[in-house]
Amino acid sequence: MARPREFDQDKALEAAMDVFWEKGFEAASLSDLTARMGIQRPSLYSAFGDKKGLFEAALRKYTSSHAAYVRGSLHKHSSVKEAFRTFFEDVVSKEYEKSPSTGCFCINSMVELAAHDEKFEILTREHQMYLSVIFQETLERGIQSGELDAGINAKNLAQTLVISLIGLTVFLKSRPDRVVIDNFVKQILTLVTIS
Amino acid sequence: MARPREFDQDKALEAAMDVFWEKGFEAASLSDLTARMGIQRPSLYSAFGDKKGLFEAALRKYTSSHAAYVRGSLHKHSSVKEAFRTFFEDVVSKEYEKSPSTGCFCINSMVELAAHDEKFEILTREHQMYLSVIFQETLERGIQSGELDAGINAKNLAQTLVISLIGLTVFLKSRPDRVVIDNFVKQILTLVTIS
DNA sequence: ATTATTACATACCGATCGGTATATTATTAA
DNA sequence: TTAATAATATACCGATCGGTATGTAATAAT
Repeated sequence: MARPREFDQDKALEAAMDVFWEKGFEAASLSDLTARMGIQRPSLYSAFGDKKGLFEAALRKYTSSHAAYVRGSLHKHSSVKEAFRTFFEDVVSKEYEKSPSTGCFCINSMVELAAHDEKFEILTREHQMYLSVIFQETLERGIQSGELDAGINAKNLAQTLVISLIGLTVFLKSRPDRVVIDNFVKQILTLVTIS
Repeated sequence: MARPREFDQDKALEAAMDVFWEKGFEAASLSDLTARMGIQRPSLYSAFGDKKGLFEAALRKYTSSHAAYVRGSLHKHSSVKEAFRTFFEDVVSKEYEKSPSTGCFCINSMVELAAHDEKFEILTREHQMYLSVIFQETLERGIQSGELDAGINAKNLAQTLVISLIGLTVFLKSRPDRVVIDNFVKQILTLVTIS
């Protein structure tokens, strides 16, 4: 009934996600965004509302794909201990490879926006709680299989692992000595083994 | 030999610190800053260089006073376990009292700037490593007094505590259920007791 | 073929951005 | 009292900010 959209809305959103991920909300300008998205301003505004709306859409895209990545990663090994070990080690090695390190878009947003905007306070919190559920399910799989001690509190330990992951991800932004990071990962994995 | 400065440079810097702490580097405008500092732009530029220079001075002021606060807090109890317990619990309760929660200025800066500016990568990393030294000294005090097991690795544990503190501080920005946080603190303190 | 509808590109909006030129005022040294 | 120095206040700079009005091009229903 009308002229069809010429750009791929999902591709454009992914490009916007990359820009916000790299620069943050404030530092990403409309010019940055439209350049990377390959569209003009009016197209952006008609498709996504305004800058905050585009940011929210980008963050939602990130959280859902990130959750899928985490879930997939933890299912790649039948051993739960092995699954957590490779997951944390991958987080670390990926961050040292990239330059500049981007970290986690959701954590970045939590720091920049959660304290001043309730919408993002909720959105970022719920993603962390969702990751916690994924961790918990993985731990329970290990308990069921007999790999992990039946006495561990999967829910509590999952929450601890999530907060540890946050600390790890943030600290990596300052490019600390790898020995410090490897030591931390080792201590965290100890919790999975002996708790 | 010339007209004396009419404003207190340190008070002005503290006001700038508050603004950057609340808003971050990008979102803090020169108008915000001069208004809270109670000075005019030319005074700001002659005293602190430019916006980044003022930010750096503010961050340095923060890290030194924050390090002093942490050291003082950990020395308030002769029991090292008690010292860490009240320290972490204070971090948590202070953050739930404030609205909006400000978190840690150094961590905020690490997330916003460390990946794009080597100066802040180094500055924020060194502050965390300095906190780690304070933690380590406190742990060693506990070992010396016999309160802590002599077998613990004070340096490694201190680094773990610092990264855990980062995760805790960041996650608090999303105002998670207090139960989740209290559980995390309890697990972290367990490391001090049994490692 | 005409009309309604919607996406497109250009060009523009007022506001605000970080930063500074200019002139005045206050101080100290001579 | 005068000259030198530096801090102040005002007013301004070009650039860029987020956001939009306008006219044109493309599609689908009639």
